[in-house]
Amino acid sequence: MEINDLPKLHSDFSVDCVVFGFDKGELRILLIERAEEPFKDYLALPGNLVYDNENIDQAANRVLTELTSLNDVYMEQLYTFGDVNRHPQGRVITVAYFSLIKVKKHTLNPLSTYAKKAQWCAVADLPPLAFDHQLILEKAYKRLQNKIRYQPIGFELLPEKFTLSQLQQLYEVILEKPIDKRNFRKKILSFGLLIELDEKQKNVSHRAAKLYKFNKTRYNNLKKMGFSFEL
Amino acid sequence: MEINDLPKLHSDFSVDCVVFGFDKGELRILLIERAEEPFKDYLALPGNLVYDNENIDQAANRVLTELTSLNDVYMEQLYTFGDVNRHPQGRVITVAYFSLIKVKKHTLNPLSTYAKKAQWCAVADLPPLAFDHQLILEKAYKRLQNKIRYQPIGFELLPEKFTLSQLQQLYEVILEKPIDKRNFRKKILSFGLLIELDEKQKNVSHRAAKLYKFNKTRYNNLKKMGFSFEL
DNA sequence: ATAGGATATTGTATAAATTACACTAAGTTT
DNA sequence: AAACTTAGTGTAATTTATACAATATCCTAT
Repeated sequence: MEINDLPKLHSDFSVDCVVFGFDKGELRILLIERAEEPFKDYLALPGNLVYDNENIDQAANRVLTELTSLNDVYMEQLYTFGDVNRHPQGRVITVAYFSLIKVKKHTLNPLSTYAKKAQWCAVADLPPLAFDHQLILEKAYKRLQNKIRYQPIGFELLPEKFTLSQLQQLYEVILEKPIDKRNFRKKILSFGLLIELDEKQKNVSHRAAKLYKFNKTRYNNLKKMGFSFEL
Repeated sequence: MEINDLPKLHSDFSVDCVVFGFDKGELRILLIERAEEPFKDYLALPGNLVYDNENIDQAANRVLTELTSLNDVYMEQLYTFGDVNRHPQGRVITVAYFSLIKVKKHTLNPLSTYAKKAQWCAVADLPPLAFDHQLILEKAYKRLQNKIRYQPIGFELLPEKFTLSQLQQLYEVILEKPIDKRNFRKKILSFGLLIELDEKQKNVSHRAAKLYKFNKTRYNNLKKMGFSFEL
């Protein structure tokens, strides 16, 4: 595809996506390795310019679709970063998005023009990132830590069917503190938002735990009636 | 000043400010009346284009300074609105800011090129606004309603010295619900963030109430140590 | 088959926070 | 001095949060 085939660009206006996933007991984000200067070989948030004829949300969704096989993903706008010197080659204002996905449900698509490859990286142990992406990530992580306490968004990071221990571990990792098991279960079940399935974990080398599903419909109904989730 | 004397503009990139104030028992916002098309004679949020050589936050501060005699104002970025059709004359992406000011401390500056006049309007009773400013205001109002419950930002809307009844009324107006007087006082005083002054209200035709000041220094210290304000 | 290992599951007592609620005090106006 | 207006105050009942440990189930290894 030639450059002239592409839609006209706003040359100074972009989106970047902070895509969180939860896998192997760790909180991870999706990063690409840059193939070009500036910040060649650095890890960076996936991002792209915003086309003249698309909304910003659409641009962010496009970036995500290019990387993964998108499938009803949680996404919200995070913050806009526009400091004069945030990009070494001129002014680029970027709107950062915050996204939560179920790692297992998505396969990473290979290659794109500007990036070598996309990979899941543990948030706890990251190298320096390109541009001001460290700053963007920090903002996103704080948002996640706050939001998970008063909105049931943790489920977006887990498989459809999960155990209470998995859910608890997710909260512990994100909030970076241990939680009492009995109190956690009591509390989370008290909302009546979990459906207990007639099914158990498989292939574990110990007692298998019951599986649960998040009752999204019920949550949406309760929300309309002023219900508030608060862990 | 000639147009050519102005710094170079990003023609498609602006800021808009939602400036809240509290006066005569009502929550108000600062609006300007547009002097030009589009939306001539409509009320609109104060805003302006972002210069090439200034950060977005600076642009927002500039807009506010042009309107009021700025004086340590609370301001934070709210959200970025960039739908393709939000501006009838072409694509304009705007970063909205959210600001709280003490009405009494600020005098409104007269006139600017594009606006007839700035005025405080009660949020509860507004005419249709220009562009998508209604949407922006709604987002800002929700932010205020949420944030006032877990951050002591209400004080930004009151005079330095205030009574507990004034504070309570502020919360009642913003949260749109009545609050029990005794419980409110117990709770708000329990944080230890209010300094009781040796002074009372003046010129009221009934028993004068004690005046209080918000102890910002103490709040900042406590915050560092993990204290959380929550009403 | 059985013992040992791993995680799942469950309840209670105590402390803390929230809620509901009504009268007296102080100053002003008539 | 009576009437009006807002300020200021405490307690009991309920709800919610916290701290804490033993048994159940299933798998693995011997």
